[in-house]
Amino acid sequence: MARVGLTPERLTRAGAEMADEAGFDQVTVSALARRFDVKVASLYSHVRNSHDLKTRIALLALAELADRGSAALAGRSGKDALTALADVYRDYARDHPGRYAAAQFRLTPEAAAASAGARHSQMTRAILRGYDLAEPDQTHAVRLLGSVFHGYVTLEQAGGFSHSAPDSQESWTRILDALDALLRNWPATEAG
Amino acid sequence: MARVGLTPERLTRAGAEMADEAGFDQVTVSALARRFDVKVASLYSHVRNSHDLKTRIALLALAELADRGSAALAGRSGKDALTALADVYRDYARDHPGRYAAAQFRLTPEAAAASAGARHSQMTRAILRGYDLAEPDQTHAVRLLGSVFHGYVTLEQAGGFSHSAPDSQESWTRILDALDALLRNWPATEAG
DNA sequence: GCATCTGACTAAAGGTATTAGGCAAACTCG
DNA sequence: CGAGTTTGCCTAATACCTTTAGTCAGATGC
Repeated sequence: MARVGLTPERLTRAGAEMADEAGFDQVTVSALARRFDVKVASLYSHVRNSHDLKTRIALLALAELADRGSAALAGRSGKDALTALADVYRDYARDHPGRYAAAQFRLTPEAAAASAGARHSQMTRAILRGYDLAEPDQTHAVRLLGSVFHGYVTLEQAGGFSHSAPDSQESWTRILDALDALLRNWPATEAG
Repeated sequence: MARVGLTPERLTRAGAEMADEAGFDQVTVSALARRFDVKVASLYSHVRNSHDLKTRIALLALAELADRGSAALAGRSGKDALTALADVYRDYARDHPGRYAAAQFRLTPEAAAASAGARHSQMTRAILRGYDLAEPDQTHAVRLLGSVFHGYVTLEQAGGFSHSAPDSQESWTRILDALDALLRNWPATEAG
């Protein structure tokens, strides 16, 4: 009965590592118990249930991603900032696929409110300070950028762009060029 | 021992319905057996295993989506086609959230090759015939559009755009306007 | 009608999630 | 420091879900 020193934080970190190694869907209470060489039931003192564990991993990933984003944005503006933030998402997904998948975990409204989600949209909005967009176009642009970042990274992770020319890095660069051009020249609302 | 008349197709369709009703992750061999009032083991004559079942549902969803896309693109071009295809994805995700989630199921390379995946990229490429883009920019644009469609719909489904102004429909419309403008005025490669 | 095939069944083993209750290690405080 | 309390990990038990093996009867083909 030697105490191993489990804590919600250690379990969450270990779960995140497991996710990166084997996939987020392989993260289970049982597997985590095995990793600590502890009986399954023991984890339930630290984590409410399986869903709670996954939520914690998701929140960890969202926070890490926001931290990296903040760091990358510091001192940059305009296209430089756009590229920096975009690369943060892409690199994170590449380096930590399980955590990135975890960040997509459907959160309850309460968990979402307590998450770093707001920081993410704020970062995207910060990029737009380098462009001349008033509301509501700024919000539209925030949503567009979020969609492209998330969509591209997801499709790339799913293997959608491999095995075909041109390579993904080139598309990524050109897409960011194109978004920069679009933001600099955002179209006026069309006449109905 | 009355024969119920199970077939892989019926199981797949029922699984897709279950996904829309309760979520793709609630689709299990057991639940499906209950739905047909049949013992669990009976399903294994028609479906290799749980993964196979999910793959079939994913393939069904991808095919349905491609069918709707084809129908929507018929007789349209330019921005009209762009909007039509984009709406197909968004509407499908809204009407069949479980199937849309299934379409994201990670396929093995063989399953992916046999899927309607190629039709999807061909449809996007067809849209670009209305714009003046030569390779490799056309491929970059295909990837951009795929990212936006998928990314936006996913974020919207996750509730990312609810509870905040402007409403999602308005952003969607303006984002499609913006993409149209971008495609009509695709930036030349920047000088290195 | 008979032989065959096949679809659904029983049985069984193994994995995951979760709860209840027990015991000992670690903390707390006089 | 030692008594009392808290807390962490344990055993035990229940309930699903998945998957395989082997059986039997209903459907099919000649």
